[in-house]
Amino acid sequence: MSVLREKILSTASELFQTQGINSTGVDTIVATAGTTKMTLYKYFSSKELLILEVLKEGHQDFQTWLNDKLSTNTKHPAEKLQKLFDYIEEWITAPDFNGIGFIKASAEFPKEDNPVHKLSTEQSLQFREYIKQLANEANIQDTDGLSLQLSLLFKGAVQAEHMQRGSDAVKYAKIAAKILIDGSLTR
Amino acid sequence: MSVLREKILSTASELFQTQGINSTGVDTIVATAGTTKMTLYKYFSSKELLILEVLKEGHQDFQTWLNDKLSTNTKHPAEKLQKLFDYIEEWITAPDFNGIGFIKASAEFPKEDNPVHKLSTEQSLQFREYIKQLANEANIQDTDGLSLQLSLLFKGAVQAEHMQRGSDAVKYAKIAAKILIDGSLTR
DNA sequence: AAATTTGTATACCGATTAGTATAATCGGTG
DNA sequence: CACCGATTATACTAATCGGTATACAAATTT
Repeated sequence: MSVLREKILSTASELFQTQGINSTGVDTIVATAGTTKMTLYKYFSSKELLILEVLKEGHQDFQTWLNDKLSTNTKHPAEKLQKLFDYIEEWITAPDFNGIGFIKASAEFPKEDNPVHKLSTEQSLQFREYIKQLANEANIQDTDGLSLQLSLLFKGAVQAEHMQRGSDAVKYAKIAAKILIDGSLTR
Repeated sequence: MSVLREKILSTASELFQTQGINSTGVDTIVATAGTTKMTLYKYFSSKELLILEVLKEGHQDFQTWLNDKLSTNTKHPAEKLQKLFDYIEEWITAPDFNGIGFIKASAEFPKEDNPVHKLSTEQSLQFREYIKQLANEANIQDTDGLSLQLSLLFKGAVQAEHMQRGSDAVKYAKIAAKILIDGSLTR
């Protein structure tokens, strides 16, 4: 892959997070990335397509990182579920944390038929499905309910952290998650 | 108050929710409200000020409605906390539910020094403070923690409902809230 | 009846937007 | 050296943005 393409992607990702997607023009992106519009439109045929690519890359990075952490540091299924929010906290509180793309994107593109909104919804469901799979392997009964509740805590924590960096949101989300998980396990 | 001013406010509120704030031009607002730009700028000196007014009205409507519901239908402090998410569910699942302003606004205006972002953060903290007050009257020990956790569930539920109307998000948020509340009470 | 307020209609401004056209320039490779 | 793909630089378009200026119509007040 081209190094310029990657540079444009990472630059756009950071600008979208710090300035907003709609508020970030392609001129700003290319100027920050140190290239020109012609090059950008060579790799991405439109701004919407660039947004979609940024979302895809960001989501894949997060999912891959999380899955690697869980599969290398835990062995039992129940343990994975327990450590899920430990790694979520580690991801969110990292200094270079640049938000969760699909949460911001769905807010900026509220129309349900919009491609960006549709991808955001898809990624959100995909993440919940991932949690549900962990819950399933840990022999939880109501995997639908628990995975939804944990994804709510996750969304809320990301939202809170976005509003105010360095809040205790993730810490207390982790505590709440443990309570909900333990409640689903022992019953 | 002028009827036109109210009409502009309600129209803008609905458009901001369905189309996004940055994506909604003042021309669209006045055309939908059935008036002209001159009138809009007579009541609101700028679009940013209009956004702030929309946020203020929306937040006050929600807080007033919620507080009225709690103060008329419950008597004991602990009961209020228990019924909190029942009314939140009623509010969110209402057919004319048009989102929670400060959640969307903070996503569209990420810069911390932006007036819209600052008001959003303030309203979010205010809502959490309201929950904390309920928890305090109900003799909860860790009121900071519980109020934060409940506000996370609230934000997550609103976010989920926004992504997909008619999901079970609020229902399971309510269940999770009861578990967390009961856990804080009995300990 | 005159004056004042309130709102409409329309045209305009400068800035910014996404996207394109064209020509010049660069670092290799044959 | 000549060629070539990749990149840059710059200028441009058509549309949209927030906001303003001007003129006019209607209704209310004095």
